[in-house]
Amino acid sequence: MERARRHSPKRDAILECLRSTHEHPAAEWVYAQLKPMIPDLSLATVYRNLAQFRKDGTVQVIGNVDGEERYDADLSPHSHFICRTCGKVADLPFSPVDMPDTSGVGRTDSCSVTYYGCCNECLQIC
Amino acid sequence: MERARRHSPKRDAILECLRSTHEHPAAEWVYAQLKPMIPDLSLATVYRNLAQFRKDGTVQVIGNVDGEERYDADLSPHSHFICRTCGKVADLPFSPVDMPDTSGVGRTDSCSVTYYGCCNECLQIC
DNA sequence: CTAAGTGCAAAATATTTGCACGATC
DNA sequence: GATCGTGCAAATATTTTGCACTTAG
Repeated sequence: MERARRHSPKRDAILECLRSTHEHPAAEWVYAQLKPMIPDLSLATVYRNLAQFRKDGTVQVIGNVDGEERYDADLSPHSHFICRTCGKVADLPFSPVDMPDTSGVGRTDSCSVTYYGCCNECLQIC
Repeated sequence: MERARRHSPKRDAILECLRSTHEHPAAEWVYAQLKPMIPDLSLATVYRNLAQFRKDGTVQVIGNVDGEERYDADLSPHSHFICRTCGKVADLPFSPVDMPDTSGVGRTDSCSVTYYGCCNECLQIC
């Protein structure tokens, strides 16, 4: 019951935007990046496509930073560092974790390791 | 420059509510729990106090599940399991992770390990 | 008395959705 | 030409805030 996915330049642009950045951006950031090149792009289209990418696993969601969902098209195993001050998300090499026995609560399909702190730029300012 | 913290029955009730549950609840849940006992409680008060607890480290935030911030008054080191289907958050024993060298990106002050999957209740239904 | 706490309603934010139209296959 | 994709605006949903009033110390 797989719905046909049609070709759409805007969808391609949104995915390409995510794949070519290390910003781990929010929907609004993607929109702001593409809007100058695609003047008739709508923010709703960005949201709709991000939701679809998320659903079929094309991109992953890092989490909600300062009220905004942040996306990552890099699906290789790695961890993230999130700056509590400015909200920047940076990649870190994968941190291996022992998968605990989760049979008591449910079936685990993924695991995320996230480090929080203050990034070097913010350390200089504060 | 520590601001004086006055005593308030409502604040106590909110914290006590968080400390006496394993629900890892959202603001709305805390409000719904307390409202019958404290009829003149306002949702804004719950939000205000949760924000304050969060700021002074009295409680931690697990993350945003289905658009709602989830809180945990258990500050001991442990991990969480989040059900993608129903949003339930369960405790797991602490998973030790090697702290990677984060000097390239910033100074890390905490680390969270979260497992995602489908809880046993939802597995039975789906 | 002074500053903090609160209710209420309005505001601010982020995201989703209904609908009509345009694009793709 | 049937269905998917999109713009636009309106609707949701969550969280924050301004203001007047109350309360603790």
